[in-house]
Amino acid sequence: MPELPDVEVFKRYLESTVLPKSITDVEVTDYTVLANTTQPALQRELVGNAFMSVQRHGKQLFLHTDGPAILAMHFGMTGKPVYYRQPEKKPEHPRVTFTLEEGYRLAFDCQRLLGRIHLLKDIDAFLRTHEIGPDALRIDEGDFAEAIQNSRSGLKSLLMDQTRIAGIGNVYADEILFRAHLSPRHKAARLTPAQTTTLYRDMKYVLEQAIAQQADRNRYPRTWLTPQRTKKSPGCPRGCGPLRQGKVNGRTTYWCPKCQE
DNA sequence: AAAATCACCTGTCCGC
DNA sequence: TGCGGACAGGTGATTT
Repeated sequence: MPELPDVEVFKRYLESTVLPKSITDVEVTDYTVLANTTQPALQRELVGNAFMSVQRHGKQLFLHTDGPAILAMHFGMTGKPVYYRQPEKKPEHPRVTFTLEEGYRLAFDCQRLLGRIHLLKDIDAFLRTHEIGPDALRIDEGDFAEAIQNSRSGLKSLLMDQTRIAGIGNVYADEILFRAHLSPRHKAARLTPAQTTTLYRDMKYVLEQAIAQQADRNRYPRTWLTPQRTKKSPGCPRGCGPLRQGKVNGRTTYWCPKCQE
């Protein structure tokens, strides 16, 4: 679930809570989420420093400290940051908990253990080694068009390929393609320049609007596709009739067979 | 080279 | 009531 809009909301949440608070302890309750680090390393690199800024790239969040260490969070499907002070506000699945000054805490909460935490010093090197492409909200139209032309895959696969465009997941790929009137399996390289421009603008529009709604799917307009995903008989918001549902790239996909060419 | 498949995980929901 | 199975959805490895 945490795709680009969700992670952007997490970023703003952290900016308004943990900045600039110093770290006094790090507790690890499940080592599964530690990707390239250990509890002693987190302690050594973070305790005594403060969180100073937050940066997002795709679905990845980077917390800068006033030391050399940068903490990278990826939330998998069910992860979220939780900031709290009262013990009764502790979330259900805290895997790593940072104790901050004045008794505040930041928990990396992750029900399904698919999230990961990295400790690093150089974001560019991290993005290179993990082959994470340009962020979907910062890629310019020329680079986007190039990615489209160089691709041999279908549109949905391309939009979800983090090495080529970072940040879009299953739900927003469908929403973007619906808005653009394009079918998920349509070959990317077959788009006309005009269609490419439309898709680029629709991608930005959907992501920006989702962020403006705090990535809260209950707040999305009835004209969007996403609210139909949870319905028993999903129908095209444009009134074309029932939506089609199937697997594209192994992921549950909704699209309108009438208005998505 | 792209797409399909499985594995990783847990909680929820559906049907028998 | 209870239990098995499908499903949710991001990613990475493996197979087709």
